[in-house]
Amino acid sequence: MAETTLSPRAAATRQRILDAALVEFAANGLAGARVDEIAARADANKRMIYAHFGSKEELWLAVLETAYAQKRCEEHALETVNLSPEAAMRALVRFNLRYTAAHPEFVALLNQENIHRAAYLKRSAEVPALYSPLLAALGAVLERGQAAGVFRSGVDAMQLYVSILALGHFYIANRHTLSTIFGAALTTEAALAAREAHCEAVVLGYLRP
Amino acid sequence: MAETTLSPRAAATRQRILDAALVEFAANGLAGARVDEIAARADANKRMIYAHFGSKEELWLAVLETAYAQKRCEEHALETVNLSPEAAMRALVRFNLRYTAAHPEFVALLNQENIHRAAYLKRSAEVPALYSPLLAALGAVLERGQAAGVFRSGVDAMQLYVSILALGHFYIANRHTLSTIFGAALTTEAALAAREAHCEAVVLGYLRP
DNA sequence: CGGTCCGGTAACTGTCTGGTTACCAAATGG
DNA sequence: CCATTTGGTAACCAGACAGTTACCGGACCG
Repeated sequence: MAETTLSPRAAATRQRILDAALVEFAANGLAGARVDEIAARADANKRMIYAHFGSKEELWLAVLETAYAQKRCEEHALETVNLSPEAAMRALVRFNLRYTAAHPEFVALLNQENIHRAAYLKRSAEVPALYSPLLAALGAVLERGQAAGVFRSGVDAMQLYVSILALGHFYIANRHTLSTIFGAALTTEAALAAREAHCEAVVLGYLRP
Repeated sequence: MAETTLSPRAAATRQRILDAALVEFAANGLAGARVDEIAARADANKRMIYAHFGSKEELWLAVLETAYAQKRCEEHALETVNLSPEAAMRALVRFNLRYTAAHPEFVALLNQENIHRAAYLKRSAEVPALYSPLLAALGAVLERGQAAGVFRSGVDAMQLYVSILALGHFYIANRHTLSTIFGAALTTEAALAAREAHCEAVVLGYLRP
C-alpha cells in the first residue's frame, strides 16, 4: 500500500469502499462480485475504486488483509494467562465460535480464497504475521495444562488448533446447507449456546488425561 | 429430471458434461465457471449443455445432486453393525476424512452452495434424502456404545455429527490457506494419516465416559 | 482572492459470456 | 433406401462488466 502520509476525507472514502467490498465479496464471491455494485454500496464511484486500489483483484486482496488484521486484533484482546488451563481452553474454544458466528463474512472470504488455492493470500506481504495469536495462546495453555497434569500428553498443538477452528468454522460456514438439512435455525442465541457447550465438551473431553 | 426412458449415446454426452461441469464449478465457483469451458472440457458443445440442462444454474443443481448422490452411495457401503462401538466410531471418523480428502470438489461445491445460502439446494427435490446415512449410523453406534457403558451419556448426536464432519471438512476445505500459513503439505499420505489419528483421538477421547 | 491540485462524477468502450438460431449428419425404422 | 427424428456443430447476439477517459468543483495555500 502506498501509505504516503495520508489524506483528509479520502481515507473515509477508502474505508467505505473496503466495507462495501467486504459485503459484496462475501455475498457473491470474487468472480460474482460486481465492481459497480461495490461503488454504489460505498456511495462512491468506480473511478475511486481504481484510484485507491488498482484492480478488482487488488481490492480483494486488500479486503482479505483487512479481515485478517481485524481478527488478529480481536484475538489479541483475549487474555488467557490468568485463567486455569481448563478455563483458558474453554475461552479459546468459545472465542473462536463466537467470533466466527459474529463475522460470517470472514468465513465466506476464507472459502473463496481456498477455491482460488490461496492464490491471493500467497501474494500478501502479511502472510508471516498470519500465525494467529490464537495458536500461540493455545500452545501455552496446552503446556500449562499438561504440566499441571489436567491435560493428556501427546497432543499436537497444530492439529488441535485446526480442530478448534474447524468446530466453529464448519458450523457457521455450512449453516445454510446444514439448517436446510436439519430444518432448524443454527444462529439463534439458543443454538449458538448449545453449539458452544458441545464444542467445549469435545475439546475438554478429549484433553482429559 | 425428465428421465423419459433414456438415450443411447446421449447419456454418455450428458455424463461427460456433468463430469466437466463438476471440475469447472469446483475450480471456479458458480459465477466463475465458464459454460464454454465446460463444453470444451466435455468435448461437447454449448448447445448440448442447454439441451440437456436448461441453464447454467440448472446444470449447477444437477452437479450438486450428483455429488450428493455419489457420497450417499459410498456411505452405504460402510458397515458398522459388526464392529465394536469404538471401532465403528473410528470407522465413521476415518471414512469422513478420507472421503473428503478424496473428493475435494465436493467440499468446493458445498462451500459455494453456502455462499449462495443454499439457494439451489433448497430447490432440489432430493433434499429429504440428504439426511446422510452417516448420521443414522452414528446414532446407532452412539446408542450401542452408551448401552455398553463405553461412551459417555448426554451426547447430542446431531452436534457430534456436525463435529465429525467439521474435523475432516475444514482441514480439506482450507488446505490451501492452512498449508500457506503452516508451510507444510496437508494432503500427503503421511499428513492425512496424522490428521486421521488426531480426529479419531479427539472423538473417542471426548466420548470416554 | 485566485490558481492549482485532488477527490469525485458520468459517460464510454472493448471484451467476454450466457444463451439462441440456423444448419448438418448420422442413425433408426418402415 | 428414403424419411424423419435426434444428437451435434458453429456462427451469432444482446447484455453485462472491468477498466478508461474527459471533465468538474471545492478546498487549501500563496
